[in-house]
Amino acid sequence: MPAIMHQAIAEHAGILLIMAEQQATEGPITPRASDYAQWYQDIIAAAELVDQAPVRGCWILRPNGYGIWEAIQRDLDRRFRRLGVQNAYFPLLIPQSFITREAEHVEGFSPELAVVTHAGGDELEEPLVVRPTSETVIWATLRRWIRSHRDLPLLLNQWANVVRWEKRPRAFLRTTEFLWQEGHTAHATPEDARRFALTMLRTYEDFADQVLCLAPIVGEKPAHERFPGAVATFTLEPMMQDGRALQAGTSHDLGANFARAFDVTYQGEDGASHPVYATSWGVSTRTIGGVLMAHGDDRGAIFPPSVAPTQVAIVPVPGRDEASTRAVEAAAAEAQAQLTAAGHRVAVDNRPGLRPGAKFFHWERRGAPLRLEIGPRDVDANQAVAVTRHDGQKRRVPLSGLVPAVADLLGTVRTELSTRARAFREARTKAVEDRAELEAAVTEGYALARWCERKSCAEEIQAVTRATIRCYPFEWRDDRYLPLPDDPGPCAWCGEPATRRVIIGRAY
RNA sequence: CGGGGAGUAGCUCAGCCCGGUAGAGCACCACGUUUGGGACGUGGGGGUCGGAGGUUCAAGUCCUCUCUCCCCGACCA
Repeated sequence: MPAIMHQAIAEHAGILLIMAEQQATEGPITPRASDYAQWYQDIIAAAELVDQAPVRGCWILRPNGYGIWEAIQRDLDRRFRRLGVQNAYFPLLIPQSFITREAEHVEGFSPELAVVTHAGGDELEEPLVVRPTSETVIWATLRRWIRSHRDLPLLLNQWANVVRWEKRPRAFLRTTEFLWQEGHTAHATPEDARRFALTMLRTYEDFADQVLCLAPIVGEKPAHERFPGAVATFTLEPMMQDGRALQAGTSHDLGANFARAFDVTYQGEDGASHPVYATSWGVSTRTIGGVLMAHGDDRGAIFPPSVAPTQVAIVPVPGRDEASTRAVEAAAAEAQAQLTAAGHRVAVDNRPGLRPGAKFFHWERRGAPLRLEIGPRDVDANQAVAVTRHDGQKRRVPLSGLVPAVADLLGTVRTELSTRARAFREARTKAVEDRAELEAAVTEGYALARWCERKSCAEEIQAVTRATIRCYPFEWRDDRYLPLPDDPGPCAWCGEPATRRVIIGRAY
């Protein structure tokens, strides 16, 4: 719960309001500019997305928060199926010995493992780990499922929870337990695996851009930032409103590393035995944190229409007499019925004892992208006042043509959020040539800098600037990802020869 | 794991220095008047003061120990 100790003075509608200290869910929101971390916590509380759990690092997802995840699931799941991916489910508990099979994998994950040593009243002969990811148990299984080239490609996904013991948890962004999907595929050739990993990256990029409106930078991680056990890791790096990066999804080309560790081979058309090539890819509840940090403002959360728990909030404005009030209520109910039938998530705010203004603020805090006000004057004119959350613009929409008008407005909101995020990121991404420019750039956003590709240099950059190499950025052209053209010159940090530019930024 | 804070009503806090019947604002419940950008009146409910031990006639307050949470850094989807 946020510690709101100040009295916020907010200018609103031309008058100064002094807002008293209040309950977290109803209280003032710390301005983004004065304390970004506190602002983040405040808007989560205001939108009632999570509640505190009894275990540190864990959060309860309240209906609003979980609703966003459900919307993400629906959208991604459709995309996966379109690519021929099938859902399956593998167990939560994994024998500890599995984790140790792939050398880098162990090294990468052992510090974060939760281990079960006792069960059924006895000490276990072999401890079980709570999955931090499922490569090991899946590849132990695929050994039985893959015999012939005809079994490939094998495209699996699972919706699951995983546990990684985190030193410093933050709601959505870094939680001990989190929800995600993890895709795992098996291919006959390294080229097939690479191609699929990139197809998935493109799928994620489209989702992040069109659905979450995050306008991410897309690219490949440098070697030292790869997933433990991968030969290549591809990433989405949207920029948050404080200029920091959030890794919002990854797709890995695992080469034959896991197949080798779990001894998985297939018999080819040539009759010989061949290694199997793998990918894995995931998007987690962390992206919800990204949506909050990318779009929210000082009034609270702003959700892109397709993932908003409530897309349209209808606020009836009572009339002076009972008859007009009843007419307003009827019009609100009718509007809700029509919009719900059209597939929208709609709430009518019928709470008694609250004035319309209080309800306007309420739904703004909760991030509803569109508000419809219906009062006696609107009923007379057969219209509603539509207010878009992200820019506060008011429009009149006809009650007779409400469904197409709302669909149109929600589409406009989506486009504008996406455009706004892209413009923000582009304005705060600077090509830099030397240390001074790099240091300045990462305090505002991303630096596009030549880098010598040495880990030690990256570590020095991080030690001094707190920024990390986010990725080698890609461009989507002619239906495929292309790295930036080589651009030889001195490394922006150490001056040694470099051939490529990377995105450098501070990250969550 | 290092460095800082903080634990008293659902929330934000006061009370502690100087021990003496548990407080405020907001929230919540009821009724009434209101209602186009955060309404008001009247009445009401709500607490083993994070936990354990100690000092004392008496502990929210003093002493000792302990637990938890938050913020800042190193590890991470």
